[in-house]
Amino acid sequence: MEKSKLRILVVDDELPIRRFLNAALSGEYTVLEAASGQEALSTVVLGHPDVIILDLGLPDMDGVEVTRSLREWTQTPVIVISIREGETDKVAALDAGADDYLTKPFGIGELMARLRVALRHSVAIDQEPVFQHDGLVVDLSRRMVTVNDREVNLTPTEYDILRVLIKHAGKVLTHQQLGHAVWDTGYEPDAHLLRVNVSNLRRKLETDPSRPRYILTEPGVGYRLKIN
Amino acid sequence: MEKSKLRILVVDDELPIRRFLNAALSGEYTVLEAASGQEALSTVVLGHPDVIILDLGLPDMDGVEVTRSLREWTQTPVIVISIREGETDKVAALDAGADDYLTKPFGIGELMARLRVALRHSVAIDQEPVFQHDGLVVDLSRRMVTVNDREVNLTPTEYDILRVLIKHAGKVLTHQQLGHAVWDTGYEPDAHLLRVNVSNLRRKLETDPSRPRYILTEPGVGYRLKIN
DNA sequence: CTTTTTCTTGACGAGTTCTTGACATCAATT
DNA sequence: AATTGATGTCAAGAACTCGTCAAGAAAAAG
Repeated sequence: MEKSKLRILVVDDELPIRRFLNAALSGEYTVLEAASGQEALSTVVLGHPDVIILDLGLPDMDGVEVTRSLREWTQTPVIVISIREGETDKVAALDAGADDYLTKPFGIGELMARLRVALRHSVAIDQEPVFQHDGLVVDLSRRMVTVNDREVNLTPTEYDILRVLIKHAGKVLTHQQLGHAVWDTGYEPDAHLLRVNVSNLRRKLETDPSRPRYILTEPGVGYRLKIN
Repeated sequence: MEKSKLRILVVDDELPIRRFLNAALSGEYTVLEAASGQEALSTVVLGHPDVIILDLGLPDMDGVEVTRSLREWTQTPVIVISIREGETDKVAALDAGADDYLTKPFGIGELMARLRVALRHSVAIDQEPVFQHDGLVVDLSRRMVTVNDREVNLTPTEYDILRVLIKHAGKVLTHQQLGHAVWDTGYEPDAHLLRVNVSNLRRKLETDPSRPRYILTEPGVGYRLKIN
């Protein structure tokens, strides 16, 4: 499975600077952009970036204000960039909740390095994703599956199927969608092969495989993971 | 009850600078000092500081080296201070595991602010320097491994594998992840090579290598260190 | 330079997992 | 009740993964 790119939000009112940063970063990251404080705040909500690069000099509100209002609800790392090199400005931004402060002009290499530092932190703080429902517990970060506190051993394919179902828990997944997500070949996935694997999976998870509690069949369509 | 002060280790070979920093910080923090890289490493073990201020120019070893060797077992924040203002130096230090980089001369206000940022982070992340589970004891700060009180001799590669497993104890590490962490080449790591090394490691650690208690195999995926 | 240790590579057997095809089951419709 | 189409189960061989051994290469120690 391929890991999706990390997301960076660049907040600056000057188009050339956004262009420049976008070009420098877009190879390794997904880059979002905002030109004002208000736009920044809403983009954080909608785009859930992993790190924010924030210029202090914005047209509508001060960067320190933006930082403070972000910190009211999110810990997403903020790297401030600014032309102001006074110590007072730095201290104010850092104490408002910024994680780093770079004075313009800065080297792109240094910015990238500090970006990596910020991302290192945010990954460490990141909470672990655990799916839980009715006695079925799937710890995705540990790749561990338990049913009523008994650990269950799944083969790679079985786990893949379960993982995809959890990712879209509650929604119906067609045989095609599931097949593609699990086998990833360019060809049309085999529905029968999927059925065999789901059967094996149910035998391991369900108390009574003929009356599934977790993996439900949607006749003529596909499968669905029950969540309520 | 009185809240005890947070502890800061200042590593610099110049006495005047240590004096200066000590004076500036001792009001709010407990200040530890070290004048060389070796002294720094042992002071971290004995004094368990909450944050480390590290000068790059040390008499016995390079500050980047100190950082790297700290990161093998602890996540304690490191703030590097240095007269070197080249971008290469900054990137090297930050990528080695430093959390911040300040060029001398710097304002004491800025240092204090960045210190607060580092401490804000360190509240979340804290790893014990000694891993212990079921008779297996690994002292990461001393590179010492014992099984049921018998000391075990590991080769560098074996120790690296164990260290990475401990760092993510309980979680499944794919062959890729483990390979990259241990061999660090740009190329795709060889899964077989890893298997041989794990086999050797198990022969040294496990009482019955065919029924491992510590290093568990996750078929088709990788390995994980058992923690409960 | 020689000896010792460690790392890497290839071969093989044992065990697991995947895939396939045959057959059973079920629900809806005729 | 029989038919049909979709789904579920079973079993067996193919394909793959894992652990181990052994031998040579490389690196470290003496």
